Amino acid sequence: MTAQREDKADVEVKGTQTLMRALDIMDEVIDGPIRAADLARKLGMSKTTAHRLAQALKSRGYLSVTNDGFGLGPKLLELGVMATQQIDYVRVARPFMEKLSEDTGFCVFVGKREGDWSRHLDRVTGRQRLRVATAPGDRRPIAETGLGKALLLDEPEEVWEDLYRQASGGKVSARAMKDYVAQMRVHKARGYVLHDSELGDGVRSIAAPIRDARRQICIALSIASAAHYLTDDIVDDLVAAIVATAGEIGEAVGYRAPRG
Amino acid sequence: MTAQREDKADVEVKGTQTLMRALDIMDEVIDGPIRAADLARKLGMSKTTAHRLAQALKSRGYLSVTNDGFGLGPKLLELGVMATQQIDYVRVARPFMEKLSEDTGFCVFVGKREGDWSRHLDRVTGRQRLRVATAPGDRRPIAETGLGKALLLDEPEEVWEDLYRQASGGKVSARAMKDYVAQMRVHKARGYVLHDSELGDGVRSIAAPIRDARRQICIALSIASAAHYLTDDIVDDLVAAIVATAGEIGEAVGYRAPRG
DNA sequence: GTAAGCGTCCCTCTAAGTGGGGCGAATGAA
DNA sequence: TTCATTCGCCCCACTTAGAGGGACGCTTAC
Repeated sequence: MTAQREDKADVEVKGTQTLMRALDIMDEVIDGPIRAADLARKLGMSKTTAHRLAQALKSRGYLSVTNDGFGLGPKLLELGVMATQQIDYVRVARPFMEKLSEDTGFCVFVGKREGDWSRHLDRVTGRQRLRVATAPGDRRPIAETGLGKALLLDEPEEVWEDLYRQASGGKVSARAMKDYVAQMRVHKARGYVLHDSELGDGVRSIAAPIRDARRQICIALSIASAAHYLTDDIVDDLVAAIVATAGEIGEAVGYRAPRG
Repeated sequence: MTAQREDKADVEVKGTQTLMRALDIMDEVIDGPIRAADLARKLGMSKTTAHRLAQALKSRGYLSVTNDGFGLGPKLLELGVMATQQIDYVRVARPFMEKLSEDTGFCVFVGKREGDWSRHLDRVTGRQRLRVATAPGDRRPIAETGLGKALLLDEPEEVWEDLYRQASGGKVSARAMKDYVAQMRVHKARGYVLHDSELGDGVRSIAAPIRDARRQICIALSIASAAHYLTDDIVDDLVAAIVATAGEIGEAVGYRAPRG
């Protein structure tokens, strides 16, 4: 338990100056075409070096030459598609989940939508003695859990109604339905879900959707705990932490906020 | 024996061994997760080097660690999305078009679909004195040109019918419609279009669709010339050349053939 | 006209990067 | 269990990869 252990991969790898500089160039070009001379200035390298690295990247298809300097290259299209197919979002999310659990002490979940169900895919248990029993692999009606609701935020209201009716066993009073939809509207506007279990088990959860490169909700993140722990006075801080973490995971899987 | 100069960007850039080796690693990982030791063996570098480079790529998000070794990393999702937005397919296609024109002597076009129209976007003039007048920027009813037909190959037959009717001014005999759809079916099965202009100007064209990373037809490639040049005895060779070039461009913009 | 900016090339020198070697931890066979 | 193999990871001495100064030709702006 060394306190100075780096939990991330932030540990600078020695002996890769050339590679790192080349990747720095990629990071500049991602914002739009840029000239070799500007690259040299921005990154603090000689223009010879910037030129050589950019040419090398171009020769491999990572960059292309446009009228405005170097731009992203076709190889990235190929890599992007393959990455979409191969990358496991849950694996990407795990380190973020661990940090969130470490920071808050709560149990953190991720899950995805499976038709009318929400499937819990991974969990990082927190430091509390009282634990929510939901385990990876568990499936619950999607309209019934905080995680599930977060996965539904982009759906039209009719879908909310259908799934709520379904989760409730078919018959719902007009009043209950109206309340449910109104609540969902609030969740959608806020961008996160605050959910008190209707099963009377005193479980409360906070959930936020994670968006992928297409800005679609692909998975959702949540913390769940006994309402006894998850008290009103700390909810605001937790919401902020969860929304922030969900945003970070989104960025890690390619989400870019509108307008850049 | 360097008989000819390299006309492509194949010119080895000197002074980038580290970068090139790192990109070699990316090329291995693209086929699926691979262990550091296997990378060293496959690429003929010491395991130290393979390990260091892979770690460096991981620290930048280009690779991630899975149970089966190194896999593609989340950074590629981000780069892939940005590349999709920024890359101009026509620019990617140009060098291939130039080579095709050089090899065949014919005039080569690319174009994309704009609703019910096909827009010619770029052209490489061939060596022939008689030139098809179509210029970049020209717009034609999509069902009426070889290029346009190639862009429609993935559409359902009802769309073919609608657009053919539209291009013909609204009224078409049942016989003509049937022939048109039958022809389109043949084109679709073959994967390319052989088109004789119905305007009586003696223009013949061969066109093939180019598919992007999502396997959707994004642009199309064609050669067009006077039927006097584009004779039956050379059509087969030209078709092969065009289909091959269209495939190469597709790969350059991220298309991967099904099944890998 | 001049000047400033660009991309490209060559050459020298040094420190970046290579690879040999070693260590501990898994994994699997005996 | 023990032993053998192979993995990831680390250290360090040698050398060559690559950084950067400088020059040249070209284009654009003034």
